[in-house]
Amino acid sequence: MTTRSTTSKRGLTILDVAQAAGVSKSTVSLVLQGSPLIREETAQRVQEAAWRLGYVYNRQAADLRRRSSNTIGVVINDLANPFFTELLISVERKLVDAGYVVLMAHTHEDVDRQRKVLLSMREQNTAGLVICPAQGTPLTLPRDLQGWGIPSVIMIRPLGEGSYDFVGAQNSVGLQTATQHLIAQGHKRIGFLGGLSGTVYKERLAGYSKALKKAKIPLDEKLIISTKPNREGGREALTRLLQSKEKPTAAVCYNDITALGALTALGDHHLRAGSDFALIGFDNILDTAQSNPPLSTIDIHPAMLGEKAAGMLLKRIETPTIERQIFFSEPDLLLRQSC
Amino acid sequence: MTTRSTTSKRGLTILDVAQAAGVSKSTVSLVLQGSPLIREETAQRVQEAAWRLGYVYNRQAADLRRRSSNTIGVVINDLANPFFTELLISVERKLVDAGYVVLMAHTHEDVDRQRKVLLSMREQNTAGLVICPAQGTPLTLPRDLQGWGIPSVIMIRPLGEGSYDFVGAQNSVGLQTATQHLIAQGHKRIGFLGGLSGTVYKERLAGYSKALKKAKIPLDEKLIISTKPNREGGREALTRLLQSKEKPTAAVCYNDITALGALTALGDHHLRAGSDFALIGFDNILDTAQSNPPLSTIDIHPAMLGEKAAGMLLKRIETPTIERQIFFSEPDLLLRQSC
DNA sequence: CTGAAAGCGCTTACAG
DNA sequence: CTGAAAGCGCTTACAG
Repeated sequence: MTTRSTTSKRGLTILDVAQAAGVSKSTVSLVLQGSPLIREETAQRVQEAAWRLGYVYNRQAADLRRRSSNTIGVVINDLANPFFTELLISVERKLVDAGYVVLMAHTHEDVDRQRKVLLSMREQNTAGLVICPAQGTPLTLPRDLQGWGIPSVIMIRPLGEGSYDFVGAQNSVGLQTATQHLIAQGHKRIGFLGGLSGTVYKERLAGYSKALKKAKIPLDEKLIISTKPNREGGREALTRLLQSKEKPTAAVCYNDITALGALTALGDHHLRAGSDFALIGFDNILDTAQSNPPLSTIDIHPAMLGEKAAGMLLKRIETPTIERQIFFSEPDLLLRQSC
Repeated sequence: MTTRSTTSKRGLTILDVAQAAGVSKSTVSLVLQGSPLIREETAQRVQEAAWRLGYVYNRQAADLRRRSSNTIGVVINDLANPFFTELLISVERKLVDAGYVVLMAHTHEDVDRQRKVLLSMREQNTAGLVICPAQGTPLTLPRDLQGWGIPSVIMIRPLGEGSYDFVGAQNSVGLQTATQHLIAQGHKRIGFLGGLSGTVYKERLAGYSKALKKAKIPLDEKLIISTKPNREGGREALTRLLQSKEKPTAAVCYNDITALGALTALGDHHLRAGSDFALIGFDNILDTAQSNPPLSTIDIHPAMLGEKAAGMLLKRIETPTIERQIFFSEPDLLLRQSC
């Protein structure tokens, strides 16, 4: 974190370096790019001069000239949910390690905001895009992005039938596994907490239904409580369920933060997950390992999903013509203390 | 999210637009910048042509020419802590609303990674920087950034005595308030959970000591458990304390996630915060409103801090010569159920 | 291995 | 109000 000259001049160009090193502009450019065309000795002299002068490479200019870009846009729907933060973290890490710098935008599930940031990233000429679409994103998005010529991968929420790179989870399988586990433990009245709409919601709900059907347990609509998929929603959902006549003895959840909220509701009623009620979450966010009590959940490996998405994008940038890439992470039942 | 031409050509320039609209290049440029020099009627014709062609403004080129930039770098130390995520969210929102696009980097408390991303952002020629320094960041950082000529604001963790814009919290006051509240409730043995080192740690610990001293309660080193400031750390810290001979009846925490971990430890021992033990966190992250039980905490208004930091940076960019800006958020005791 | 020259897509005085 | 010209800081053939 030290520069030779404390007040390094913006405005120093390769021409200045060239002069100082006694070579031509092009030679400096080649050296800066690590070209093997330049003699080692010369390269050293140039590097040294650049350092001494406090020269700063101007990537804007280079990118303009080469018609390239080393930025990648990452747009995320909801960072209040640690699941998406974990995704962001692993995407960012992989992209930075690959030499990119990431343009990040948070949409707050706001489609209009999303539209704006995408437009803005387009003007920035990003080399690629990884996006967790906001709820209600038009299904034309993947096609639009392709029209723009920007390599993209969509995460978590599928966007219709088009041919676009995608990374997600086996939602139905995951929730089926969770529900079956509770059934195997002897539970008959099992709630489904949280979530409002969207493909992911439908898939997860389908997994729940399927497990019940297989066990010949009739599906009771009153056990499905639809709320926003966050802590408040989970708390509210379970509270409602606990006040109903035929209380359930267990519940699966749309996602982990909903389950975390449900834990709070249990506490409100002086109940404890594990001994008094069985609860299973979905995602396996880091927080669940240290919740009160630690939450059993369906692990869809958030960090791995992010890395996968970044990897796909890098491949797509490298070879734009490769065929469609899709990945669904396999859910693993992770037993802790809440069931 | 629709473009007129589905496969919009990168490679369309203002020259193409000029031709299509029957005006000169400069006129198009002026229109694109919303200059009042151009007749409304002409402007419309140009806009229409740009839209029809699927023209995309090339900000790289514009920025190069004007020697400007519309990106701002945001570098964050630890997104696994929701406090910093909330900071990031509000910083990002304010910057995007001001017309910038944000280059985001996560350092994982890794000083070396931080050095690299800062170098990279410098090459990108960012208009400014807001940074939550990684633990162990050299105190020369603010001076280096000034040397680079990049307007910057430092968040949360002060970096020595230099003259740099800063946004943080009144750490000592906050922890003193929390501790005093517990004392007022009759607690005599009060633990201090989590945290390892750093200025912030020292300040918070000082607030705790001060409150004890004021109440003439001797400080017992055995009640100060130093661990990583995260959930595991908090759980471990309180577990250790609960196994000691003279158990405390209450504890304050380095931060909220530590407190959340402590809640888990309490659960492990079939204890409940509020009735069996009094616990107060620090930060007021969103999660604490729905923890089990909801956590009393010191509210330092995370979202407001982020907005403040972004606001400072915008001002600094606008007027580089204004004098030093500093802000410390006033901590408010927020009583919920954990004490 | 090195140098002179053109050009990436814009903006900005400067004339008209 | 509009057009011709120079230039932002690089890269990339192309000669030598």
